[in-house]
Amino acid sequence: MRRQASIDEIVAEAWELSRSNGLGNFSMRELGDRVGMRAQSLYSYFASKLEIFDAMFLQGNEQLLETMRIALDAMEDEGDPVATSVTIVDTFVRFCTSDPIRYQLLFQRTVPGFVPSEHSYAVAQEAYDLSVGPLRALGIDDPQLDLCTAVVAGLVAQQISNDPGGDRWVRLTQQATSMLLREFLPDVLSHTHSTRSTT
Amino acid sequence: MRRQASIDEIVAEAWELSRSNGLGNFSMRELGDRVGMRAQSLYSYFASKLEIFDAMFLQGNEQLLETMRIALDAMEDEGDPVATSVTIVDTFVRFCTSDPIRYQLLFQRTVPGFVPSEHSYAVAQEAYDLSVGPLRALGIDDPQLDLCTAVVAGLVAQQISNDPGGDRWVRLTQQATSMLLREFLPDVLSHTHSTRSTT
DNA sequence: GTCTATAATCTGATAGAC
DNA sequence: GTCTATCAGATTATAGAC
Repeated sequence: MRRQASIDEIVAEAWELSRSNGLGNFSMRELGDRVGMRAQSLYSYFASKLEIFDAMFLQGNEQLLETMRIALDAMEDEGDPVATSVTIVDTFVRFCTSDPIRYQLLFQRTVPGFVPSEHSYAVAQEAYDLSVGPLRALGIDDPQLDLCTAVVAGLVAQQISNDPGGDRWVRLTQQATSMLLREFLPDVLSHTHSTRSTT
Repeated sequence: MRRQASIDEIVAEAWELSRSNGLGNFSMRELGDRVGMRAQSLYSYFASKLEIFDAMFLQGNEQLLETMRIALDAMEDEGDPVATSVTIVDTFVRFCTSDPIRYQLLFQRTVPGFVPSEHSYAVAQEAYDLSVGPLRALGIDDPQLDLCTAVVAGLVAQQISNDPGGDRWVRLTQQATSMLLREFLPDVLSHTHSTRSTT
């Protein structure tokens, strides 16, 4: 269907413009120019500018879902829940920091007026559940899980704000995860990941 | 000086508008209305809209500096560097979460085109140095300090995004700080803050 | 220092021809 | 489905009278 191809191109250019101008800082005219269309013609595909954000939000969450599925499938063989958790956290941090604008749309409230549609929100929920699954499987639940999500969010936030494109915080991910697992499951760990700082 | 009073009022209303509309999402007209002035008259006080953001940025960092100074003065008597660190982290987290818009301006890159002036930036630097001082005094330095700032940033980010106005993540601050100090200074701690999750 | 007037431009969105 | 034409308004900022 040619229609779908046009929609995909519009969304792709909306990402591109958001990456160069800041999330959402593009006009319908600008977007139309990019896809070789008048601004008004965009309304054949999206009823409003906010609907474009929803398409971006959905796509970003589908990418997250896919990324986490692949990482989980790869770890399934081993059957080591600790290693799986470490990998999944690392995968998540890399996913987030690799595209700050996507991270901003998916996890921060920064586009005024944007509310995800029901379908988009369901996909986001699914991706979240899949991401925290391995930690839950280890018995880490709500109060402790909050500290885990905070640490992960912090690594991402610092990486994006203070070393965009680098790995100054990303490379601390394993140490951070080890620290959390030691905090919550002191018995489980004696063998793996001695990333602890030597005194 | 009446001029200074007008400047203060303009900045105060700019904060107010940012809190209700989102950071920076106000027009000069709107701002002028609030202070009983035409939009054009604002240009007698600020050469551009971006200059208003700089005044806000400066004010926010002065507030941070003052807050940290008070907290540090209060802890000076005790002379317990561990307790001081715990308190200072807690103070910082509360300062940040108590005003999400201020946090956004001070610590995230979200206003397109805004770059702090030299003077504002110097104040920001001073506030940062004062905030991390107690951790540095404990011997926690650059690689470890990065993990500390990440954890703090994460608590703030999660609190603001997922429980604005609440304390779901703020109340984890002490546990998080204990965990970090145990990670980096395992010998120093045997007496204090047994906030560790019981097995 | 505040005003009116206005420049110069951008905004999202709709109507209707083809 | 794309276009032209246009609405109805917004935007930051400047010029110059008072």
